[in-house]
Amino acid sequence: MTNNSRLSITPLSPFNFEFTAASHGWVDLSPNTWDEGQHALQRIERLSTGQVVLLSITGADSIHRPEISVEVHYVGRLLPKERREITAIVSRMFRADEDLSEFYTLCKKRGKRWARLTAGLGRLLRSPSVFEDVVKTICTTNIQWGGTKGIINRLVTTYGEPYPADPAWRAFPTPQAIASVSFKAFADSVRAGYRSEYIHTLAKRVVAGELDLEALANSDLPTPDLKKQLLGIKGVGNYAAATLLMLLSRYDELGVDTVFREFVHETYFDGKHPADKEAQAVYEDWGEWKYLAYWFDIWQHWSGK
DNA sequence: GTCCAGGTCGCGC
DNA sequence: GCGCGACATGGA
Repeated sequence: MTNNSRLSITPLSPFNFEFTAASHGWVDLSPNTWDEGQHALQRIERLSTGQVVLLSITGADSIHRPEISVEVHYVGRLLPKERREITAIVSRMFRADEDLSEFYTLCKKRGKRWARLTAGLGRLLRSPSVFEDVVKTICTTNIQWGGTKGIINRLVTTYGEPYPADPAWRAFPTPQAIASVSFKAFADSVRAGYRSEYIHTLAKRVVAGELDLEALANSDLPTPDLKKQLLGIKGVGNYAAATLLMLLSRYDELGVDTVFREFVHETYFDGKHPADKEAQAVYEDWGEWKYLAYWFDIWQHWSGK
């Protein structure tokens, strides 16, 4: 028997809920799911009190008053501080407070296809915690997307806390849950290849207090210093660091990987393969907004929009 | 069976 | 600072 409670969040305008939900692959990674019928992003969340809830998140994109609605399903009661925590979680996931007006100004200057982004596109979905974003990012390196989904599924199924009303559904595992099992047991169950060690070590460092990942979310360090900290995480190299910087709202670094190289080569260099430096120069004009410019450049290319 | 994936590490120079 | 092989796992 579950109880329901509804929360409402007013994001900065302009805002586009469905586009943000589907802005990159994170919506497909457990415990996130997309309900096509309800147009809702759903996920199980373990709150810091230990309460495990089901969130069903929907949005209305009125230009004048956009709104994110969160239907919370839970067993027992929901404390006021738990409601506040959920509000903070969903705000972070959808970047409700992120001001992209500078980026939009640049888009308008470019005109044509870029101007379309100013209708609230540009927010890229992220996880409630930096820990979850780091683990997921590590699991996107040197692997195909299907492999990433498999690893994250096994991680959630094996170590996530069950939702009491339906124990088959689980939250993303806490660092504690991962750190408390032996490396061998962890590696055998998650089957993440050599990444298992990176994830297990990361969880142990977080639990030991050696690494305060969540502090990075509010850090005012310059991007190069923040990047250095990210590179200090085993399994995070240049590409993963740039992806994580994006997830920390720093867009001045491009994530150079095979997809980036291939896209820039095909789109901007006729025939010849540019060096990475030359390829990155394509987005130099975008300054602090390079990552978003690249991301929506390739998005428009893929989607034909 | 073989190759390699939205790379990264650790080494040697 | 740069080049290079090794790296687990599973899908193509």
